[in-house]
Amino acid sequence: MNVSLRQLKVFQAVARTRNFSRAGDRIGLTQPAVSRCIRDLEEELGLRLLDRTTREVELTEAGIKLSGALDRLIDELESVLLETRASGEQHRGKVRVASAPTLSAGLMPEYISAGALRYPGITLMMRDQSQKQVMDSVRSGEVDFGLAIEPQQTEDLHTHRIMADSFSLVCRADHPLAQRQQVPWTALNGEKLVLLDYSSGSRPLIDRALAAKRVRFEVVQEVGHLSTAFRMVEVGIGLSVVPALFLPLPQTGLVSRPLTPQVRRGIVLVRRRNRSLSPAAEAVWQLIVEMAGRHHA
Amino acid sequence: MNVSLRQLKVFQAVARTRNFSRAGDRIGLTQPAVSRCIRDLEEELGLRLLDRTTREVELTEAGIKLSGALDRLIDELESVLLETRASGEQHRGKVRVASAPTLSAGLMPEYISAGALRYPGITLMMRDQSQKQVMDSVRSGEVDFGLAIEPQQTEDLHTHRIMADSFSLVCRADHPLAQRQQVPWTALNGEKLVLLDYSSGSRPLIDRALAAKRVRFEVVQEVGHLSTAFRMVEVGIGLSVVPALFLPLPQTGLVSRPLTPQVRRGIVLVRRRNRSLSPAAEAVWQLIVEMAGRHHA
DNA sequence: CGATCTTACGGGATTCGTAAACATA
DNA sequence: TATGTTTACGAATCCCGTAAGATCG
Repeated sequence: MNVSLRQLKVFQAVARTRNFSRAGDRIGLTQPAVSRCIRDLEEELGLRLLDRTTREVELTEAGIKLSGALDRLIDELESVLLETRASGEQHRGKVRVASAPTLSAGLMPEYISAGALRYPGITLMMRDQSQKQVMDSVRSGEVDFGLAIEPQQTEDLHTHRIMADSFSLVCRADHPLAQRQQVPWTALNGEKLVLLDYSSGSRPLIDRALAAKRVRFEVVQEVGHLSTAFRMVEVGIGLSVVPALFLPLPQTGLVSRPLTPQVRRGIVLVRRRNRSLSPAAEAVWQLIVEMAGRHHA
Repeated sequence: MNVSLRQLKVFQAVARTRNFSRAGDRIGLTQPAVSRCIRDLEEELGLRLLDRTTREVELTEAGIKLSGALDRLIDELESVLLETRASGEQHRGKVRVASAPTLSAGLMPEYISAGALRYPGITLMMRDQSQKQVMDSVRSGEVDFGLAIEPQQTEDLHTHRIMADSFSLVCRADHPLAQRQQVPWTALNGEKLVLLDYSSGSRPLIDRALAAKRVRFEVVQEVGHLSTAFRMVEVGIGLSVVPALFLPLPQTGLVSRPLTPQVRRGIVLVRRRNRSLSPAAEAVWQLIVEMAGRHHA
């Protein structure tokens, strides 16, 4: 059976107006086009739907039945299509974003508030997770996309760098290095360090930076949270290296000094390769890209 | 919005098979055609419905929603169309036929039984009415068509003559005219007649026949039913003129003799002008035409 | 490298609109 | 006669299939 939607719409228009010409006007066709359309439809169905003289158009029994059914079906179909289209145009729905610790506190808040402002229809749910968990959440599709530290191997994920962060030394104000405006990585030679553990995306970068400078150092503690590290620095266990994004320090008695030369910590949006985002998620993604670009251009 | 039914069907096929080529096979299109079809649909809706790599096809969020809704809607739409088409091909439903008295008894029974035999799906309802009522029932659309005596003026109705009947004289076996094999109309000169009243379609024909022959006669009774007339003839009130269709006489003591020259009483099927019949009614109409033609050819 | 989607392009079918013919009240 | 449908025909559009190109695993 090869009935087209247009044929049905034309028939519906004629059924409503009881007039070929006016039906044509309504749907933007000439009257002869309507005539042929109806004729073809009737031929396809093998029966007469309309009794027509030059003066009036009347529905046959079958026409009445069909028209009634079509009224509902076509309306329903159109509303489904409109809804689908609207879901692309209007930005609505839930968007789930996973983000790594530093970023959850350092970046996401402003993105969330900006998102709520720009897209009132979007509910932006953040999942504060470890770097690894962020990747897994993205992979499994539990979240629409993630915000994380640039990983070494992209694998099956697609990443988009939105900005770069650098690292700072954190030490007690009475530490000798606190005297300098900025501190070279080599100055950490022989120091005891309190660093983030490997669930963090930054840790590999710090390791690489120190290794590159041939810095000998001792990791005296590996912690999961920076605030823990700060307490340890405060009591004199060692020094710490933290992403600049985490500054300024809320604690007193500690100071931060930029480490030179800058080691850039890439911050990326991450999503599944070859998978498109929902329109709402795409909108939020774009918003973040845009804000990050403006902020750290 | 200009989405075609085919586009939706193609999308549905792809959603089911998760594969452009197999979807194409299923609906008789080549794979590139499917590709363009999907592309156009996505463009029309302004969003992506399928995430496709060269290895796999996956539905997007919007695609899942649309596919679900379409499953039901398209199935429903197709079944409506199939049903409509079937109502034309298979003969089903109720057919209402009004028929004038003589014909209700003389013709309709065999039509009804033949109809039931040929079209088991059709319920044929007969309405036994007076000639005038038959016309009115047809006009108002209360019945699909009627079986009646050919009227003088066709007016807004369309008639189709299926056979012609003649008239016979009915008298007591001891009446002088009973001696003849056939009786000329002129032999009725001076006789007392018991005739059908003007609710009958035959009465005007009888009047005309008698008037044409300049026959002087006296209508002593006008009755609504022929059986009443027969009773009157039986008791000697007068003679009667009846359609040959009503013969043979169930009563004893009465004889019938053809009146010559034959006055043809047209028997017609009658329907509304410029209105088509339902397929079932059309089938019954055709069956009657066919049977009448065979019978009285 | 193989399977699969996309793009390019020529041909054919569909369908539109204009104009004329036809029918009914 | 006026209104409104059908038919005829030329033209534009749409859409399909073949073939070549691109991409992912």
